[in-house]
Amino acid sequence: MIRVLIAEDQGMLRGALGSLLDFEEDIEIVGEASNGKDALDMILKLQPDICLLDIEMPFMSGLEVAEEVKRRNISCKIIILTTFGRPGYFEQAVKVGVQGYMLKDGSIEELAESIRSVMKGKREFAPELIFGSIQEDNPLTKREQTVLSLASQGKTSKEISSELYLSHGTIRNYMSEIIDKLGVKNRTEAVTVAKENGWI
Amino acid sequence: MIRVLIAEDQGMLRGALGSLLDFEEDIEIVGEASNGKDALDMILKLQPDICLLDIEMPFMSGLEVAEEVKRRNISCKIIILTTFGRPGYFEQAVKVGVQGYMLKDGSIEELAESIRSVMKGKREFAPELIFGSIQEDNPLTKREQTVLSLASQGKTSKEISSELYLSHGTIRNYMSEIIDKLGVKNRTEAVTVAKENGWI
DNA sequence: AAATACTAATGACAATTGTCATTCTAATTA
DNA sequence: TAATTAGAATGACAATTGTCATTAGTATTT
Repeated sequence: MIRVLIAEDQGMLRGALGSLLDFEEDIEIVGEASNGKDALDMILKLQPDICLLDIEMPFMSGLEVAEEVKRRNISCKIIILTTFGRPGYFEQAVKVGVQGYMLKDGSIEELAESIRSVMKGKREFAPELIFGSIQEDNPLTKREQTVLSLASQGKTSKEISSELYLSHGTIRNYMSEIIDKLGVKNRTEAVTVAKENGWI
Repeated sequence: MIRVLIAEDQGMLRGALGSLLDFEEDIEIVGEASNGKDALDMILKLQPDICLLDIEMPFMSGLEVAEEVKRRNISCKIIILTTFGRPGYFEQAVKVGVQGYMLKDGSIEELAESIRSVMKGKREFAPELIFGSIQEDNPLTKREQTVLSLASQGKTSKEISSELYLSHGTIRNYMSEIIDKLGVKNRTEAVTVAKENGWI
């Protein structure tokens, strides 16, 4: 029997996932969490074999939970279950060392198969992510990402410059370059586009 | 037997919803669509009693499908099924004349109950929407939301003004008011904050 | 009937933003 | 080795942005 914990903030999917996975005769749902903090608590208390983690959840993201589980050297295996193959998320998840990364586009049967596979010690990643069809890579350099990310918080070029110990003009050059690279009109649209693509 | 069509673009939820609703002995799933266009085609072809419609779908939104169904005077009843906190949608759905508006936060049992209730001729709206009133905590007026939403697409004040047939100065006044209301520094941060809160 | 909120407008001002040309260094790649 | 890329800077220019004071019509509340 594979003991599974589900962490997903959308009630309907959480419930449905719970019911349907529980129908599988080799899988047992030991708990359901609706946010990251509860998920971490329940992992510690219930010691499940596998935890399914959504990324965007209140209080603590799935990636933060995964990081904490790995940091504390807990044996629970982690499968990230998320809507989008945001390249940033996927990269981070791999870096943290999760055992699986699946998309909510697949079927529950596929998910059950992945759970069994991970239980056997394998790693399971959604093929869409590996063969990079979604993975449009980030056209922005590290520096540009930093600058745009600060701009998204409403910081002016001058404020960004003093925060990064760079000149005012440099920041404006970077911003101009960012706008050009993303093919947008101004910093506001740049933030929108970069966020949609998971580039910042 | 209540004949139900499901239109939902997220594969996992669509499949789960299909399986679990089909378990109910008085409900029959006659079809599943993954986008708005397919949903409309299937409504015409299969003539279900009730159609569950997600809002954010490719090609045609659930609200557009609902509008078309009502416009053509098709007898199929519509239940909108969507994620919490997206402003404007609820109002628009009521205006179109849908029979139900439920949140993906609830359970499948609740959804099944709503389907039965709608089948009997009642209208079912998620209580969170009626009481909790999502629009209430949105500090922005209709006009301000429109302006900020256009700004988030990178439009300049001048472009927004000509799109809304207002003067350039008026848009800048609105933007100034928006920035003040949200307690932010500029339009870029205003977009970030408003999006995080689901206000635009 | 009076007060309030929303919509809309004008003009003026200072600050911020975006663009361009041009230069320089360090690191990487062909 | 030569070429390219990332990072950093300067100065100048025009356009855009944000603020403020002030006015006004229309609805809705009190």
